[in-house]
Amino acid sequence: MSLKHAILILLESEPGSGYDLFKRFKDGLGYFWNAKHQQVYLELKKLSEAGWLAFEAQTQDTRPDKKNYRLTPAGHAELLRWLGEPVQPNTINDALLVKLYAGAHTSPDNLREEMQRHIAVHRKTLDSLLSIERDYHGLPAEQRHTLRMPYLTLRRGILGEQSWLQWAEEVEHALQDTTPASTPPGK
Amino acid sequence: MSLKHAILILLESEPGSGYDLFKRFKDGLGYFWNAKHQQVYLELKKLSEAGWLAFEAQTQDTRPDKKNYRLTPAGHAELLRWLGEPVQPNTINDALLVKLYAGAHTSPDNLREEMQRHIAVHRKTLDSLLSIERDYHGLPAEQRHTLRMPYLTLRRGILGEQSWLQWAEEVEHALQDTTPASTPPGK
DNA sequence: TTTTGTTATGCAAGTTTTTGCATAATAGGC
DNA sequence: GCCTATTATGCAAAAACTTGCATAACAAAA
Repeated sequence: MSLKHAILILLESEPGSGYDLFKRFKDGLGYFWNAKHQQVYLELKKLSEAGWLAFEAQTQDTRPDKKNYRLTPAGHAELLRWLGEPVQPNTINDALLVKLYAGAHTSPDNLREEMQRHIAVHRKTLDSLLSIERDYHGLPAEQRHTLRMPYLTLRRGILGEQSWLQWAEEVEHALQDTTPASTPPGK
Repeated sequence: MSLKHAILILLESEPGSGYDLFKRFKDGLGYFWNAKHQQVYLELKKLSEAGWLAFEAQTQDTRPDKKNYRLTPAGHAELLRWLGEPVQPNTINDALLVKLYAGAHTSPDNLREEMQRHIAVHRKTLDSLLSIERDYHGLPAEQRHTLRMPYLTLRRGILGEQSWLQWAEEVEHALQDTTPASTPPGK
C-alpha cells in the first residue's frame, strides 16, 4: 500500500539501486516494512514511469550492472504531499495467533515447538535492534539529531519485541500447566 | 494467506454465516486478523467448492436469507493438517512508522496530530480488550478452561496495545522537545 | 417522513503481494 | 573442482486483498 512511499523516503535520504533498497528493508527496516526483491524492482519501474524517480545505469566490471535511482522534483513533491495525508492505522493478520486460537485442537508439544521457533526469531530481531540502538547512542549529538525520527521507529521495534517476548513467557507458563506430568514428582 | 484457516477455526467452534464471520473478525479478532466482508464471502465460496465447508440456506422472514456454513469432515482434516504445519513469523508493514521515519521532512504539528489519531484508536482497542478480559475472569472455571487458548491471543492483544501506547508517550515527549516554544516562559 | 444504521449477500475491476522461474558473474569454503 | 553465498536484475502467473458498486428489507432516530 505504501511501499511506494517507503521507497521514496529511503531514496530521499540516500539514492540507491533496487538491490540496495531490498537490503535496507531486509536488514534495517524489517521490523516495520517487508518487501521481496521482485516487488521492489516492480515498484521502482512503476515509480520511474510515473516520473517520481530517475535512474542512471552503472556498468560495473566485477559485478552485474546496477541502476542507481534518485528522486525527481515530482517525486519529492509527492513525498511531501503524502506526509500531509493521514495514514490508516495498521491492520494485523497474524497466522501464529490464528493457530494458537485453535490450540485446543492440537497438542501442547506442537504449540510449544511452534512458540520456540518464533521466540528464536524475535530474540534475534531484538538483539539486532538493541545493537543498533547502542550504535545510535554512541553517535555525536548532531548525528543523533538528524536521525531522531528513524530512532523513534527503532524504539517501536524494541518495545514491540520486548512486549512480544514477555507475552511468550505467559504463553509458556500457560502451556506448561496443561501438560500431563511426564515425570510425576515422588514416583 | 490463512484467512482460509482462520475461517475453518471459527466455523469449527461455531457454525455461522458470512456476515456472522465478518462480525466476529471485526468485533472480536480484529487485533490479530482483519478481513473485509467481500473477502470473507469469496473465501467461503472457495472453501465450499474445495469441499471443506457445507452450507444450508436459511430463508428468514424479517431479514435477508442467510447461508449457514459448517465444516465437513474434509474441512476438519484440513484444519488438523494445517495445525501441524509451522506457520511463518508475522511480517509487519506499518505505514505510520514509514511516515514517522520521514518525520524530519514534515512539521511536528502534523506528526502530533497523526499520533493523536492513532492513539485514540489504540486506546479504544485496549479498552475493549480489557473489557473482554474482565468478562473472561468472571466466567466459571470450566468455561475459562475451554477458552484458555483464545485467552492467550487476547493477552497478546492487551500487551501489544499497552506497549504501543507506552511507545506513543515516548514519541510525544520527543516531539515536544523539537517544538519551538510558541509561548516562551517569562515573556 | 426522510435519513441513517443494521442485517445479508455478492460481482467486477483493480492493486498489492507472493511464488516460481530465469540469468550471470564472482568470491569463498570444502 | 564443486557447492554455496552474494551481488544484481527482472518476467509471468497466481494468490490475496481492496475498492466500488449493487440489491433489499426492516428498525430507529431525526
